Amino acid sequence: MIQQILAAQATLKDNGFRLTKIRKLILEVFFSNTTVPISATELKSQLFALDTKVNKTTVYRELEFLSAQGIIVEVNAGDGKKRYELNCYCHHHHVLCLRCSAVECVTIDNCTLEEQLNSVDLKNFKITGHALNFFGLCAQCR
Amino acid sequence: MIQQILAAQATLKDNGFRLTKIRKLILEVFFSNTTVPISATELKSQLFALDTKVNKTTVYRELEFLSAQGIIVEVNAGDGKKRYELNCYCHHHHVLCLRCSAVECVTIDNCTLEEQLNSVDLKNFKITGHALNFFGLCAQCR
DNA sequence: TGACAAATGCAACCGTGTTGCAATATCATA
DNA sequence: TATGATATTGCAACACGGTTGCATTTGTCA
Repeated sequence: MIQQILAAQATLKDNGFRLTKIRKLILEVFFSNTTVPISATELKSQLFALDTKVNKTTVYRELEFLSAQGIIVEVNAGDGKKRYELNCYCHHHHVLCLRCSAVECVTIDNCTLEEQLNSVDLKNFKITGHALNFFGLCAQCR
Repeated sequence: MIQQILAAQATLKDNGFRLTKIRKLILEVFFSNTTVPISATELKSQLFALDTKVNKTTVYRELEFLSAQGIIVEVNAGDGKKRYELNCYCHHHHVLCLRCSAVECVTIDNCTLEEQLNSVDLKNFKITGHALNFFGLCAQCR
């Protein structure tokens, strides 16, 4: 983990961007939590818990920035707000708790979704991606 | 179609609800368009196009009402806003245009998603449903 | 027709997200 | 180490989808 976060920091510097205190903290949050996509509001809270008060504009801009750099990816979990997770370059899906809005990643072994698409009438859309979200109650709320 | 809309109206009356001008128009909009989920804003526009100016609060409340009555269902199309479509009692998915936000329904023949779930680690969630959304460019925007 | 409850409109509000602009902090270079 | 260019940040104001409380209107049934 530690070498990965250093690699990400080096990449940013190499591309002419700065390693501010806030940016480093945000990287730490994402790299220390690799299984749960978080929203802007949640990130703001986590930074506050780390004794760092950050303006919401900065949070939104930083999420967009890290996303553009390919370090994190935007995730649609079906709860109407943008969420982000560390870019793991692996295909997976998400499960959302309808009561507390907790989100986790799930992996479907031998997922045949892509193949099934070949036989589907996609209304002449040019498909660039898909999102599969499961809904229900998490371990705490069930 | 005409007998279905009359049946829906009868059901509402039987349950003690009123058939107002607005409610009847909204039913017409949904029953005359059975393949595209629409948002509150879009419904408001369609009503306006039918020479009926409706307050947005009424639109939101009516959508929630018809949803609670099981006449329409809430649909998550992945664009961050609630959409609704006629309740067709059949399992299907949706495709969203990333440029113009158009949404259409798609059906996967012999969808094995449900069966695949048996072998998936769902993090101890109790699953009640799922949403599969495809993203891309529609016929007009591609 | 009248009365009661359902439905509506209005205004004000909330949460998420965005934009313009001024102030600040980072970092390469001198 | 000091400095200057500019990347980053904060602030205020806004946009948009959605909700709530309350007063008014409307549909229905006796």
